[in-house]
Amino acid sequence: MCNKSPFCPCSKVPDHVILSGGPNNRYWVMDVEERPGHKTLTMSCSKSLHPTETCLLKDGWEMTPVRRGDVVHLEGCSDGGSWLVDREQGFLVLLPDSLISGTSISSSIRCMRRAVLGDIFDGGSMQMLNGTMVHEVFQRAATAKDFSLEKLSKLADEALHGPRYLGDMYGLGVSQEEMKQELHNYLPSLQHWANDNSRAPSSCQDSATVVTVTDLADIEENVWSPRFGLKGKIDVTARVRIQSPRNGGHRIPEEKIVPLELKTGKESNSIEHRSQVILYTLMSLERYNPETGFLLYLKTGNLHPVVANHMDRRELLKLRNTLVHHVHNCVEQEAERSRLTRLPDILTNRQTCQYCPQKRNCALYERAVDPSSADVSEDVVQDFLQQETGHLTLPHLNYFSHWLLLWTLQSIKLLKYLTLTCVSSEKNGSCVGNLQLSDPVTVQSEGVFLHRFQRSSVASQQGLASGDRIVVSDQEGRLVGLATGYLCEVSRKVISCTLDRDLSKYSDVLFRVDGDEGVVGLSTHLTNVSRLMESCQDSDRLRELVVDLRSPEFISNLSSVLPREAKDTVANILKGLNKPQKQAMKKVLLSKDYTLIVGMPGTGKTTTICTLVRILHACGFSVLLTSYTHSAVDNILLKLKRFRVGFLRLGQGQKVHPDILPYTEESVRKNSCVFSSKPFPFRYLATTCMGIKHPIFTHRRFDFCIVDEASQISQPICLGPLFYAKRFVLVGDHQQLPPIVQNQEARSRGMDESLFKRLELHKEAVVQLNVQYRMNRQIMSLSNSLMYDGQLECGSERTATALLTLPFLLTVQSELNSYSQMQPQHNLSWLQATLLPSNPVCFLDCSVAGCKPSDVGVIAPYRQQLKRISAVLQSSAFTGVEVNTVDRYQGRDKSLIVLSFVRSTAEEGNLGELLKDWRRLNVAITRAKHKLLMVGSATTLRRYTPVEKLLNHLQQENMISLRNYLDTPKFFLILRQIIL
DNA sequence: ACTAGTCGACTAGCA
Repeated sequence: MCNKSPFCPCSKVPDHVILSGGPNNRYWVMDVEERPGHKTLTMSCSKSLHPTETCLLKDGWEMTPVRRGDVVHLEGCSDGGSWLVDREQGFLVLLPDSLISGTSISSSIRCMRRAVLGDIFDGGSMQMLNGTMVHEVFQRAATAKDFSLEKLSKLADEALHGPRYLGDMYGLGVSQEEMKQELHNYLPSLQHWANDNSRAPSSCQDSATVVTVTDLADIEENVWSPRFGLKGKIDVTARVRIQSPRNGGHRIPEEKIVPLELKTGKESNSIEHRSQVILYTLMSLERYNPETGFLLYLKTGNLHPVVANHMDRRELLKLRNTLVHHVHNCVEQEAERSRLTRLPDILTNRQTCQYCPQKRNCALYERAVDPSSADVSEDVVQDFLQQETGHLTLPHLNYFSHWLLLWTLQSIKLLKYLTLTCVSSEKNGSCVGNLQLSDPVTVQSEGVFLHRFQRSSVASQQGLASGDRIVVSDQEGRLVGLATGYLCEVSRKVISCTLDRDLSKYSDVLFRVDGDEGVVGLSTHLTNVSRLMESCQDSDRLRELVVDLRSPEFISNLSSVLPREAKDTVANILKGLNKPQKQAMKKVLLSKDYTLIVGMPGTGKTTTICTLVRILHACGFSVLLTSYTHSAVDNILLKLKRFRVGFLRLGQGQKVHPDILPYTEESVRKNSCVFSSKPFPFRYLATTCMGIKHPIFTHRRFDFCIVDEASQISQPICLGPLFYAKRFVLVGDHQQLPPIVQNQEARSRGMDESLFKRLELHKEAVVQLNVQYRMNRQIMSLSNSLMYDGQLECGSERTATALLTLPFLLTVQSELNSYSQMQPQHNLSWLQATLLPSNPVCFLDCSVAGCKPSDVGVIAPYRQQLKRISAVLQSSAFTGVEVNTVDRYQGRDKSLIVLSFVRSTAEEGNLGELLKDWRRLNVAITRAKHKLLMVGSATTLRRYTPVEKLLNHLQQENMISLRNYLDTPKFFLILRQIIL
């Protein structure tokens, strides 16, 4: 019986799942049979699901939450296709391609719920800075092989003054001097340990084993183990000599490579610490097969050996399986609707929970996701829930669970699958294999190593491009995740990239490079929603506005906000603005909570924002300027930098516009020490919405926060910067594109509602910029009839009447005439009509000559179509013609736009979602300043309501029939011939 | 039924 569920064994194994037998086996679970005390899996390691094998789980393994449709990895041995995993032998690794970090697993020993929450929300406190810095000093001393006090103290100073931790210290409110004292406490014991380690005895009291560290093989080695589904970074990989009296009478020392885990805290030798080491030995099994790992407590310099037996590994892998199960099954179906699942139970151990960084999320989840359980829970739990969430109302809790569910739905597809065989993924194009290091590795800057690889086999095509994030592994899959970095250059023979580690010691290894899609920073966004629920002044206020939709308030008189001395300056600045723009400025100044500025197409949003910042500057207000994308932020800054408004741009240098680079943190710091001088000198800060993770924000508050393109940002992300300002201004246009949401259910349940749209119901907070300087009258009228109900106006007669200038029009027309006479079978009258500048809107029912290519833009809704069009336009005459999607054209314009609608389907064909969106169509038709050519099949397009409305608005003379030139690439071929 | 952009990762520590 097939219920069409993805877990149904008769449904197909999804394409992205890779199955295999052998040592790196991957089995697809087809059936799970449960009996008291044991569980039997029916499974197959072949995509055809034939032949099948079985696996018997017992002695506790039967509790593994494995289901039909899961992928599992098996360790141990099978007897003719039947596996046994029990107390003594075998391991089962559930969903092995989901790599779980060693620290997550060891933290789940005490509280599984916390470990799962840690996967959803950012946790952690800033109190860990000291630990991180001591680690850094140790690791750098080890790299330099110099543990003298002098060296250590120099390294400590470098860490204290280097850019990496300054921000953190600033955030913690710790001075460099305080931090220095803290750090220096550790230096003598580091030195002591290094001098002494030749005779550092193991602390195993029952044996006289002596362990000597002879050399450090690696520092911060990154290990991904798809065999055990583990990942981690090993502090130190050390060569040790182990002298054990049990090796008979001769004490032949044993040479081993082992992981060393450094601890700066108490010498607890706790189960958590030991578990971490056991997991590290397990994940490095394939690298150097260690049996033992070590804990090194830096405070005392003591070294504790941790020997892992089968039982320890077994129990830790069981924990891992439970954890991975919860992480993967966070959503369940109930009557065709998804909902969040229950988490592992609350611990309610007062001592443990008191310091838990997930305290609030733990309580929120319980109350918001499964409120019924709260009534029956014990008093301790009730008290805890009351304490953490007592200040919240039902709508608040609903808002939290709503966005938690939507984000989870959206992220389900993004689960990362590691592919083990290069061949299979090279087909998908996200991998290049058989690479050899061809040149010496060069150091570009600290921690950035430039590598060049030679490709031994020349692949026909690859999906990797320069700038992509990558992971480097060995070809066999033994050393997975050796380094990560960015691709610089890809050619048929050579690949160069910058990596976070120097791989020169692996000179004999054959490498592979995989594209790293990464798991997108889901946690940052949900942390914003969680933070909105916090009981504190900033969150309480924002929650009231965003969740309760309290009406925004305004003061009545400008004089109280406008300083007397600023009046003239402000009046001067205002001179350059039109009426609605002036109104917008006034509204913002009068606002006590927020203002929404609707910027219709071409109405000068950037100028308006730039002017707004200048006015706020003149009035002495501080401003945080953000948008979702780097380019949107820089767009405004490029305008703003002409005026004397000193701002700081936060963000990675690579992503920032070259002209804005002098304003970045890094450049500014070169001249002065920004963070040590308090108060923070910059009153104007610009960054992306995600940039608010920067430690500056732990202290800094602004008078205003401006968010550009706010109608394209999803609520959890848009909330981020708003925590840091007393008032905010959202700029956008909900009639243009909304946030993109892939998941159909998430979209239908409102995930594409931006904060801009949500708050728009408060009309008193809205100002509309409706005077536009982009489109001529005819083009504008399309959008007016489609979306704006006639509200959009031309800013000047010049704008309204501007036409395309085609200097060679006459020549081309006469050439066309003679061409038609010579080849009368080609009727080119359509082209003649299309070319006429006096015909600014043409729909070519399934030309353009002599104007500058950079004035021409080609737009299509689909990427695939763009690829084909670009291929046809591969001629020098077309270089400079920008071919792009509707989505990417938002916010910009061209003199002439050729818009291809692509679709031409038979009667019953599937329509697709993209063209059903009014807002996408609106953006597409409002990019052209002087002429808009649309190409498409009118018959097909009438099936899309928005396009139908557009077609109905077009006059007869706008419609030109292209009888013989039905498909678009062919149309462009003709276009090319004419232009050349 | 296919549109984009963001992001260092993992770990530090405590009870």
